[in-house]
Amino acid sequence: MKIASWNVNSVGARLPRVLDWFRAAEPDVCVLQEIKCVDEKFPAEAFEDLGYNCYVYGQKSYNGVALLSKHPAEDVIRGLPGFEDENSRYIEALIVPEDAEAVRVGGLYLPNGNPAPGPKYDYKLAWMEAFERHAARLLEDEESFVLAGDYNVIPEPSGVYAPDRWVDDALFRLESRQAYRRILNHGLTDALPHLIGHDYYTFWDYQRGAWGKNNGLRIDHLLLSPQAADRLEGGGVDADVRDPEQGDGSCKPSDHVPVWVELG
DNA sequence: ATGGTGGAGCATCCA
Repeated sequence: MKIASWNVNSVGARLPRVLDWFRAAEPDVCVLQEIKCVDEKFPAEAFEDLGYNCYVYGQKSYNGVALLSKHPAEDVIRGLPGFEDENSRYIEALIVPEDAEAVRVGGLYLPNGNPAPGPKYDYKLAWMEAFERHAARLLEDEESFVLAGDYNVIPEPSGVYAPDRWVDDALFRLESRQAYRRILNHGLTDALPHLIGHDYYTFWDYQRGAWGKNNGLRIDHLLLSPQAADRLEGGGVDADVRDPEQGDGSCKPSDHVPVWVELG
């Protein structure tokens, strides 16, 4: 079962490229971040035509997440449990395929947190605390789950092209990295570094020719429960979709690329 | 030190 995550930076503006990738990659489940539309504006029919059930937690202009699944989902949760959030940043569902074991999938768009320090950074750290509590709560069930999304955290220096320039940024500040480490320390597996090492990026800024210079960041992650990690068979980063030359020119690429794992 | 890009939606805010 293939489970993917992609920050699409507006599903409306990105639709042709997003659908191209779905047709090629054929994920069983994919969580999307920054859809930037309300539920009613989500292009559900386009995904339903490809065989997906759509579960959406939208928001006007900013944020917004969705979970798309070829298999019907149960227990759909919108919003991070136990956290009062004015933004749409979390969606979770239990996926029960006919031909594979069940897996719970959480899709998250963690706050950026800049400028730091300040109220936006405080919000990021509070969000991470609530997320850690939720992950710990899920671990008590001893079931397979994947928490995937745009974490907006660079876990370590290998995740950024010039670490010394990012030490004061909310994505790389010590408190952010410590909070991410605390989440992992509950017993979760950061799937892609485990599989393919640390030498990859998932985001390239639109500015300053970042893509051409490979000035990237590793900020999109898939964290697995022990039961899901036991089923881990593969995974990857579809970096080619970041290439502005790819596609028919009808829209520009997202600044993030899809990340995915294969569970047996 | 500044500005460089992109999306939403129409003046800026956010990333």
